[in-house]
Amino acid sequence: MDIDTNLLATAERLFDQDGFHATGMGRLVEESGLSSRTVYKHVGSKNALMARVLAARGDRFFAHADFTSTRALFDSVALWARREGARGCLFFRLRAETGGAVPEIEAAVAAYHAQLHARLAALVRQETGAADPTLTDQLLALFEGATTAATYRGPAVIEAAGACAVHLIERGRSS
Amino acid sequence: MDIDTNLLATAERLFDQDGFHATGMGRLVEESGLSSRTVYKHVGSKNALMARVLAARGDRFFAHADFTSTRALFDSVALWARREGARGCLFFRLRAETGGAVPEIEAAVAAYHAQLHARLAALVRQETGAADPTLTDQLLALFEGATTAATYRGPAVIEAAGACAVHLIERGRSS
DNA sequence: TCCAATGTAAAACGATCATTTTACATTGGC
DNA sequence: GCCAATGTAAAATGATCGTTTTACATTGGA
Repeated sequence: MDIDTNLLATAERLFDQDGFHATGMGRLVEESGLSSRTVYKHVGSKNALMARVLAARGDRFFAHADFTSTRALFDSVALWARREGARGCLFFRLRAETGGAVPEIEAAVAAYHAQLHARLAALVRQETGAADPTLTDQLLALFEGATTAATYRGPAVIEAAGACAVHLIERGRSS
Repeated sequence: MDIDTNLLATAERLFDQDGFHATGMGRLVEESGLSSRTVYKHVGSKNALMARVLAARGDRFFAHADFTSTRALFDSVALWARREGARGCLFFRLRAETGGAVPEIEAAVAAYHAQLHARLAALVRQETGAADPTLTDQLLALFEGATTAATYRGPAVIEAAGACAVHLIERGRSS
């Protein structure tokens, strides 16, 4: 595996499991099997690394998530949570850890939020035939809430939220 | 104002605005106008302080939130967000910052989640006449999601989620 | 009045951490 | 065959931070 890919994957795993502050660069050096010099030559800084981790995470998530229908979306999210564990949205968590003070991370989070909202808006348009900002916000809330609540109630919450979302969409279609 | 009350309130404000790690104890010493010796005599440690902040936060939130009806609940949450700002659930954020490694904080978060879930379950029972775990999870997801999404979409999301919740409850009542 | 509690002011401690530097080894392309 | 790039190993740097300690002032009640 490529060094950069290896570093990105290791960092994502550590940040996701233990958090940004709890994961020191020394830990990344150990687990990657590289020297600290090489690590820094590749990632630049911890902040830059985290921004790249978030970008990669977003790409991976949007590649996995199935936005062809509301049901497919929540099913794919439930599958993701079961495979990767439900520890809450990594974007939100890492943002909380840095208190909004790191511009690179704010940018990565904003990009993710923009894409998430746009995809949900498109899903609403596709399923109901018209744009509906309120319905989009409701799907967004269900999505975010399912992700968050699943951290302490388990992945079943995602299915419950999905059923709610499907019902909402069906209701929006007939209007 | 009492020293303890003052410290708790100042700490909650700082932790909420800037985060746990970004807020050093020196900052709390400055803003409280006390000496570090006195601060530590009162709060014990930063971890213990944070656990007490969370307990107080929970008390304050449940004293403010109106669980008499679904509509009243989301309206009161929207009002809270407008008054205090929407930076996401403090329990979730502080938990993310500590990576689950601080027992005192895990306990405070678990207590909050248990109470939140119990109150929502009771609300469902009261409004529909019967317990409904799935409906309770859906309300929970809408609540958590509204809180989270409001951080980047504004408090309007909370109203949209509230409308969705009210609709869900009405549908549950007629079944 | 006196003492014990409680406070201030400020330096010191000890640990952690991100990051850099020094010295040296390996290696692949011209 | 050589050199420039790229890697390792490990110590050093410099800053931050939670927490403690030292020395001293204030004060309220028995």
